[in-house]
Parts: sequence; C-alpha cells; structure tokens
Amino acid sequence: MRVNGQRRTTIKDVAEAAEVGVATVSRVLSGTGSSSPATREKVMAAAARLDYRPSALGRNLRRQRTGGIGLLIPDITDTFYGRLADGVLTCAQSAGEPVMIGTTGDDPEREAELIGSLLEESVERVIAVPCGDGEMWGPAFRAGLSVVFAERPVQGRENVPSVVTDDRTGVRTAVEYLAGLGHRRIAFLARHGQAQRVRAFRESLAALRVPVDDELIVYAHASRDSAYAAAAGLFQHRPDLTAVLAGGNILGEAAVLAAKELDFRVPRDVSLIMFDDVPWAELCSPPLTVISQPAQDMGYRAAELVLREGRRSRTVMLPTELIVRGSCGPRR
Amino acid sequence: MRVNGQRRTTIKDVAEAAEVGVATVSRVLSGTGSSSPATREKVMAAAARLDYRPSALGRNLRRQRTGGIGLLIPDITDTFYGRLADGVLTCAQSAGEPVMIGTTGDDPEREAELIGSLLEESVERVIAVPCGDGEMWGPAFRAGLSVVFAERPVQGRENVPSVVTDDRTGVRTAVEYLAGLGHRRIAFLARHGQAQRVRAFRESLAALRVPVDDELIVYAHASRDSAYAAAAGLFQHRPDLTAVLAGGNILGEAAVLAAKELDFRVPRDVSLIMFDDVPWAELCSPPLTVISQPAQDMGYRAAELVLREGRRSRTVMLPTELIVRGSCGPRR
DNA sequence: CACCCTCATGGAAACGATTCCATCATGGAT
DNA sequence: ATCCATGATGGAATCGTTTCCATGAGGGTG
Repeated sequence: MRVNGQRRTTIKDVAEAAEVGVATVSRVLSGTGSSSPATREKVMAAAARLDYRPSALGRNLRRQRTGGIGLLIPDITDTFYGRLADGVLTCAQSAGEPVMIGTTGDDPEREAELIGSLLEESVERVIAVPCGDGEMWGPAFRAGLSVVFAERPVQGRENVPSVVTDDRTGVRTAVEYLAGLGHRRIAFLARHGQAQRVRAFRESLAALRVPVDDELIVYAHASRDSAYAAAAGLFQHRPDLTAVLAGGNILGEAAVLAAKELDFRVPRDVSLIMFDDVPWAELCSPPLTVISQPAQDMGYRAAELVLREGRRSRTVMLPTELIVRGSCGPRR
Repeated sequence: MRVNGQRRTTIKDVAEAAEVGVATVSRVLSGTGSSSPATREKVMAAAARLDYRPSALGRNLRRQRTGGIGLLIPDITDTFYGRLADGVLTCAQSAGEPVMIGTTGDDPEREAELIGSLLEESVERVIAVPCGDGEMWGPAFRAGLSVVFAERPVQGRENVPSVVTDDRTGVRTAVEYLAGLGHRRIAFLARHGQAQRVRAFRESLAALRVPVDDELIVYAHASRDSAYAAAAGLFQHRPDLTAVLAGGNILGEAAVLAAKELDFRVPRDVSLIMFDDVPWAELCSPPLTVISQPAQDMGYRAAELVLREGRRSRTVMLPTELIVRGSCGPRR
C-alpha cells in the first residue's frame, strides 16, 4: 500500500518526457542496440530529471530470471562462514549484484527448502556450502541454474564447479608437525561431514607409521554444545592423548574450553592445533597454533566463478598454511 | 539461457490440466476468494502432478513489490552483527521470507547505494544498522518502504521503529563497577558513531564525581587495524590509565591484544571490560568481563517488527547484562 | 537515377502472476 | 412462480521491462 499517491516513475514516463518511444529509452539506458547521440542525450536528460530507476521487477519477469546471487551457508555465526560470506558480498557488491542469503544449519531438509525458495524467486546463480548429498540439488540443476559449491565438495557432483580447501595437505601438515614433536596419540575432533579430513587424517598417520586409534576420532554436530560435549568426552575418556587436532574453529574453541575446565594445561599436558585461523587465536594463552584457511578468498573466488558463468570451470583448490604459535609442544 | 528446452510450468499449464480458468487456479492456490471443494481438489491434484511452483517474478510484478526483507549491516565478519543477522534470518526463514543482505562497511555512501539497490528491487521491508545520518533514508521513506533500525537510533528519525540496546544503563553499570573497584582514570575506546555511549560514559563519570579526561576517550573506525591503532595509542600515550572500557568486541579484541603486546598485565596493570559477550571472552586469560548484549534477539525482534508492518510500533530497548569474569581488579 | 544496405526508431508482444468484473447457476424468501 | 442474494467461475486487464519486427530515412555505389 503506497502511502502517498506517488506512482513509481516508469520507462513510459521517461519516454513521454523525452518524446521518444519506450523501446528507445530501454535501448539507451541498457546500452544495447544503437541510438543517435541526440536521442541518447534527450533520454539521459529526461531520466535524470525524473530521477528514473528501472524496476528490477519488470526486467526480471521479461528476462525470466532474477539477477543476483543466492548464498547458502550452514551458520552465519561461525566466523569461518562469516568471512566466506564477506568474500562473496565483496565480489557481488562490486559487480552490483544483490545477494540472497540463507542458513541451513547443516540440515539437508532446510537446505532443500531454501533451494526451493531460490527456485521460486528464479535466482539463477547460487553459491552453497552443501550439507546434504547431491540429491537435493537435482531440481536446481534441472531448472538450469548455475551452482558453485564452497568449502566442501559433494559426492556424485564432481562436475559442479567448487572452491575448496586443500584438506589433505592441511591435515597432513598438521599431523606431521605434531608427529615431529613426538606425539603419537593424536586425536581428531571432527564435525559430521568432514569425511575428507578424517580420511586425510588416517592416511597421514598411516604414512608416518603411527597406528590409527579409532577412539581418538570423535564427531560432533555443528553446534557449540555438541562440540563441547565431544571435546570434553574425548579428554575424559582418553586422558592419555597428547595432542588434539580440531577440524574447525568451533571445535577448536570447544577444545580450548574443555582443556581449561578439565585442567589440561596447554601445551604441557596436551598440544592443540585447530583448523581455521581466527582473530581470537592470538588472544588465548598460549596463542593457538592453527591451520589457516583463506575463507574470505574462498567466498570471493566462488562469487567470481558463479558470475562468469560462461566458461566451464573446474574446481579450485585453495592452499592452507600452518601458523605456529604457542599451543603445541613436545610430547610430555 | 535455459539449457534444456523445458519451459517452466506456469499457472496456465495447471489451468489447462485441471480444466479450469487461470483465475480459479490462482484463487485456489493462494487461498483467496471462494471455490468449490471439487474444483479445489482438481486444481491441487493438477498442481501436484505437474510439480507446479508459482513464480515469484510474476507475483511480484503484479503486486508491485518484492517479498522478503532487506538487511543492511556494517560488517558480517563482526560476530555481533553476525549474531544479529542470525536473529533476522531465523525469524525470516520461519516466516518463509527471503533475505537480501548487504554490508555497508559503516560507509554512508555504500549505505546509500545499497538503499538504491533495494529500491530498484522493490524490496519493501528493510532492517538496517544505519551508519549515515537520516539523510540517506529520504528516498526509502518516500518510496513507502517500512524500515526498522537496529542497534543504533538515527538522529532526526526518532519516529522510525528501532531495536536498540540500553546503552545508558550498560555504560553506567560498567563505569560504576570499575569505579567501585577504585578506578578513576578510566578510558573509553569507542567506535565512531557511538556518540550515545560516549555521552553516557561522560554522564556516568560525572554522576560519580570523577573528572572527565577527554584524552581518555579515543575513537577508532570499524576496522580491526584502526581499533588496534587506537588501543595501542591509548596505552602508549596514557600509561597512567588503570581501566579501559571497550565499546564493542572488535575494540575489546584490540585492547586485549595491545595490552598483551605492550606488556600491560590484566587485571593487575589494567582492568578491561568490553561491550558484547563473545565466545572467546571465556577463552582469554584472564577471561573477559563483559557487558553482554542480546544481539541475536535484537535481530529477531527487528524482523518481527518489520514483518508486522501493520501496527505502529515504537522503538524497543533491550537490556544489557554485566557478566563478571576475571579481567577487572582493584586499582593498582 | 535506381537500388540496396545500414542505422535509428517506435509499436506491440511477451513474461507469469493477481484481480477486477461480468456471467451464470443455485437456492431461499416472498 | 418470481425475484434477489450469494457463490463459483473464466476472460481480460494489468504490472514494467525487454526485444522482435516493421518502417522510414539517408547515403553510398552501380
């Protein structure tokens, strides 16, 4: 309900004011087709005078698609995804594209709903941190929209362009670093869905001839509570562990907290290393040694990919970096 | 460009399949108007059979507005705004409304651009953490969209519904707590735009008959770098201060870091207290005493307000809470 | 001088939904 | 038996833009 009677100025108003046809206005303003300098001038002047802004609604309907980018992430509260989203927004905003965001909470069902919602809006470009299997994405591909996966690849959708971290190398670097300090009972605190990292963890241990202890690989859901429960359980069940590798910043946070509460001293009693560098890692004492991931860059690259829909693009793998601070020490 | 020749199923297809008119289909599916049970049945069946999803494009154009909520925040990387956004998303998603997000970087110019972009998309509901003066919002109000401000009120737009924190009480509580511990040279590390909190800071000191020292009030921009520079400058310029109140989590982070780097021991040399409770506050040593703000709730409430556009709604003020941990001690 | 090619231009169709309005049927009240 | 109110229904207009197509003007070439 429009409060004041002001109808929106349309292309028709501009056409009348400039004394030309609507088609001409459209051509001039969108830069397509040809037009004489004189007409161009008139149209521009009229548009400026009337403060005309084309309506995305009309354009979208005619073009049969909504501009902009859909962005699906598990949790906007997790700074990793926050930085990823920031990268997407930076790229999208500099391209003038609006971004529709949704959080899945790592729940395939919510993911499916959000995909449906994007379809309904005719959004045709989506960046997603997928949480379901490839199943949910069937309708999306059938509808012809272009998807880029971020952070995680999806089994069975290998041909979908993705931007992921080099999990194998990241995990291997961490494990080798810890093993080099003498650790052999190394735990991995993982989030469900980090199968890739767990596999890399096993392989890295095997390569170093360290026996894999299944009890030292524990899983948590995405929430802070679940992460804390997993971490605390790990410390209590297996007080003989000497090092913990956390698969993400929420898990790392939980590990630090659990160690603190249960009086494990870091790094004397236990060495800690965490995936993802976050600002507070420097604030802990001791400051946390981390495997940093270029989250912001990941988002930016994903946005670039999805905007240059034209060329076929394979998946991009971004490097990690071991940042040694103070949370790892020699085996006690 | 549709890859496969599959045209989208439209309301017309459903009408044909159900052997009724398009108007009837629209009425049945949107629940408006009246229709006989038999027709309803037929239409529902046909819609389900064809897997019909109404196109938001057509609806939006006809209705002259885009559903959903526009969300403008300064920085998605700042966990405060992350939680605020999470609140908005939670409410919006449970109402089935899509959310368009944009980050202003606390730059009025970008804010104006984003407002323009929302106007272009005919988004008619906006939640914003405003950074400019009321000026930028003129076009938005003129276009008749309903706006809710979050976190900060805007001078000259007092009649716009807002959801804000009770800055006065929050600041006063912090100052009284510090003064109660014997501190008199208390610094305030503020972000530009926190005039409200600075005013409350001055008033609180005055009420306690503590002289206000202008040099102890320093300002930073929203970035981490600027915050760190301000914090470090403060410690170096005025090593005689005994307590610092940080106006937000980025500023608090900077204060902790600067204190650490410059060898100020917390809380022996300096007491620290920060606006906004964040997960890492417990991880520091000593754990940080904070004034918590219900960021998630703030977002949720703002979304509620903007969705119930109907009733006139005044601004909501949310309480803060002092959470005492270990970063404040008696004056040295 | 005739012809054709190019460029500029405007009218009108299309996109997919909602909604106004006219039509028709049905049933109850007079 | 007649009339009116009510309910169900479909055709057509509408929203604002893009784009197809036809038209006309103008200039260069044969």
